Amino acid sequence: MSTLESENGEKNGEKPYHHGHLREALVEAALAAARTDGPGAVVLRAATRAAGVSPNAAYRHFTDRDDLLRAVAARCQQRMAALMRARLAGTGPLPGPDGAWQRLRTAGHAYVEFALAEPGWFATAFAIPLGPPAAPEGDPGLFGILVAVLDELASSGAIPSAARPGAEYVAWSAVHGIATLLTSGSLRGLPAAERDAAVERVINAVAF
Amino acid sequence: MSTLESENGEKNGEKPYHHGHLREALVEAALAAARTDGPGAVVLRAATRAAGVSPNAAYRHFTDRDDLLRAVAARCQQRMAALMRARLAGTGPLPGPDGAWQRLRTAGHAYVEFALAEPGWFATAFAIPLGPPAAPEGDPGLFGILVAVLDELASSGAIPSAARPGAEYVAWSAVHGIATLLTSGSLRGLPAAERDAAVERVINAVAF
DNA sequence: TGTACATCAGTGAACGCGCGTTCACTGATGTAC
DNA sequence: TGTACATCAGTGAACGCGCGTTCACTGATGTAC
Repeated sequence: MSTLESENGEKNGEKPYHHGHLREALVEAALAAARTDGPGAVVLRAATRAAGVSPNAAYRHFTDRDDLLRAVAARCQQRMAALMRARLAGTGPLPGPDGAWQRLRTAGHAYVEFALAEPGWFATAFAIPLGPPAAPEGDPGLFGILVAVLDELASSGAIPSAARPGAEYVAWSAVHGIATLLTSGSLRGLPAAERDAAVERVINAVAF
Repeated sequence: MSTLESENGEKNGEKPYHHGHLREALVEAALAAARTDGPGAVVLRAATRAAGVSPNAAYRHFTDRDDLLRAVAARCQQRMAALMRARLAGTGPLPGPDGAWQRLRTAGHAYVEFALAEPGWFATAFAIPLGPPAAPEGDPGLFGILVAVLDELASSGAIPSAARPGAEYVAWSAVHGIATLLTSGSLRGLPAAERDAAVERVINAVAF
């Protein structure tokens, strides 16, 4: 961060002439709004206000509102993927079928954990279609993580290889479904104990 | 419908003095908007415009915009439940465990069928929290249908009764997840063949 | 080392739009006597 | 059977708001010579 700032001419904490990181500042501001109020709170004028800049300055960096929303949604997906990677890294490399199953469950729990902890970001992550990449190189996105875990499930013999094709849909639907129902669907407001039991039940039921 | 109209003084197709069914007309107008453009298209002024009435006339029937949205969401859920009941009725009463499984699959397919056929209504159905009933008496709502099918699954011995508690979460998450991903999530726009295969795969994977 | 100039990233003001909601009102309905 | 009156369901005009987006512009930056 400080490296980036100096690259753009900022010195001694002085406000740079041309702001320096306006694009980034706008995305951050919109991200903060989306965090509490969801994708509808991604508003061009509000973001420029937060960045201390005139409304149309945004058009130097985004073609229109949707362009900003896409940038914010991509960030939300990246944060989600980062949490999943962190949780997976935290489980250690238990090998074999048992390890593969455990990693699938861990990934699923992390997916729902993110949705419950950051419902605004979760909703925003899927609020607008993103192009294929959605994640920087070598930084597996949401889908990449899921694919890797399922591949391991098959290669370790935890599931027959015939069951591998299409397994993404089964696993993803389960966690996305419970996460959506709990954060913005009919299960919103379920007491924490029941909620956690429901999540556990859903994840345990994932099979192929 | 014609009975209702005559109850309210409409005769010979003449426009009644006080409109007669304004509440209903507003809900219908908003429903039409939501059908194509989702819950955000439920707009008080637009509904009154469509009904040929002044904007504030709406306040005779709804306390505010959310009140209208709730009415529209309830209707969307009712339509969904109606499709599920129709599809269940269409499968005939094959008895025993096999029949119970078949009915669960039928209900799941109907849920996703509705979402794919009417994505605007599907999104609207869950766009705002509804109070407990959500469906007229004796007219089982979405959740009631699911509960009944799962009860049958247990009572017929298709699943051990120990597996019954919480089964709602498993089944509902699966169909809600795939429906959401396909209509407004990352799987939006999946080619029809792949899409149908994914739905099949998800529904087949539902187990307890 | 200095200067001219193209480029870039902002500003300031305004546009048209549509929204939810409130105010004071009027016209039609239905009921009590 | 007729009339007075309370009630109900609308009207018309206006409010304040905030949005996305466009226009013509200016001030700062960096590069060629």
